[in-house]
Amino acid sequence: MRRSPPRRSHYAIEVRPEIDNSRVSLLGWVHEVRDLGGIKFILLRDVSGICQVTIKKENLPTETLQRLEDLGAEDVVHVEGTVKNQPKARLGVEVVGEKIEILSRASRPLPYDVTGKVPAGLDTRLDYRVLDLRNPENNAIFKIADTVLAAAREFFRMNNFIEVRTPRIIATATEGGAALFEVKYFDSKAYLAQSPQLYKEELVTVFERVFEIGPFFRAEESHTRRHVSEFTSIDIEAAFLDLYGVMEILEKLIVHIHKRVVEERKKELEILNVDLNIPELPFPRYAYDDMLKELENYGMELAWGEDFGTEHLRILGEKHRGYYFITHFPTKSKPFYIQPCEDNPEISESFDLMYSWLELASGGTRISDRKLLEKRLLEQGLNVKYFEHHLKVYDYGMPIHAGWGLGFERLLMVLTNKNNIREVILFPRDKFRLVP
RNA sequence: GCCCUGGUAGUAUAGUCCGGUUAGUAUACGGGCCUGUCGAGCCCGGGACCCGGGUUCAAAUCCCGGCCAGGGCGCCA
Repeated sequence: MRRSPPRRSHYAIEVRPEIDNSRVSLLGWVHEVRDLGGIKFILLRDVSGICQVTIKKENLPTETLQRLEDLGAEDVVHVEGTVKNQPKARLGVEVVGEKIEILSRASRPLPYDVTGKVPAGLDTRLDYRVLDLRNPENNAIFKIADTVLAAAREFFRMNNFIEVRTPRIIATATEGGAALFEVKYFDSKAYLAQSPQLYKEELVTVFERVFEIGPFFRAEESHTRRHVSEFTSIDIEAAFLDLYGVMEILEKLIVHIHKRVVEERKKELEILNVDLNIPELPFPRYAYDDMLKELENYGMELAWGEDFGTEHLRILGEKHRGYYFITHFPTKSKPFYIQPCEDNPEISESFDLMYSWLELASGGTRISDRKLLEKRLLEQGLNVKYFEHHLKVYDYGMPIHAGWGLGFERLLMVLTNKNNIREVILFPRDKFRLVP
């Protein structure tokens, strides 16, 4: 028979002056121990936060004290004691320990300092990621991430979107361009999806408005702070809307997410030292052509039709702080499924959502005419044959539609003020990291 | 893939230019003292020069190659 686990009466954060003199039962990890000889202070950490447990020699039997002699960081403990208001404690309140049980011991020395007193490099931290995540600051990032995902789903449902799931294992490249990971698929070759693009377009003919939040894969040789091999995309596609309709949805989503994070993650924002403001609607919109002129004013020439390089975006980001859209990119710089403008097919009904110099989202009106789509496939040098299944759908009644894909982790970088995307991914994957 | 910079105890660093003491410090860890710590303090202890080759009387230090890391570019979200 296994002994039943001890019961928790309160979380660490609930140890507050209001419950002075209450008996509590706490479960958690030893964050720090400060042993003064006759008195010992334990910082007990659980998912909610940290509280102080005070152990007085005079209060406890020798046997218990002996077992506590080598109590160390990250040991799992069960503490029973009484809450006491205590002006001498920084938090104003502490738990005077009466019974302490060590449920699991951590090895020592630990490979990484969870309290953050000695800084560790990102590479070391990621090697011991589970320990790293116990640091309150790193922990806060992922509590905010949880709120972002919940807020996004809430927003989409309020706006009549249906959550869908499309395949991660695909037969051919959806967009050309980005490099794909090849996987063995029984006796043939398959690829990991880099985007839900074609599937979500097909699904608007059924559900009208769909969204998907999920991982996608790019086998790029990227070596930057904002690229990884596996990332999360928040994607939507909506029938009977054009680029302006989905831009409006996007900016409202961003505002909704900000509101929820500010409401629900005050403590985490404080820990991260982030002063998050709710952006004003609508976000500024600039055409590609206007941005070219702006760059010229800074003495940076860029041939019409070329996409912005990082140096261009950094210049634009200097001037445009916060969120803004760039619209109407040259058709040739965009994927085949983007709708060219009727009055000038050289430019497209496309947009990017930027935050300063960082690209957060990309979208636009999609082509809904099969003939035009086939023409664009050919122009981009793609083989129409591979898209037969997709093209058929256009014969069954394809409404005008538009959509976008938003880089979840990039948004999280903005919200948490982190400058390396690896900071905001639990277990990041890039060309140089496949474990843990 | 290309370019720049780096690799020293568990962690983070000094020393490297200009080759030569016992490779310094902080923190973590072990031992001791300590009844109000909250970056606790004080004393003691063990613990390191990425790998391979070369130059030299002598290499952490200089040279070459490799591997790894940080950043930038390209590509992209």
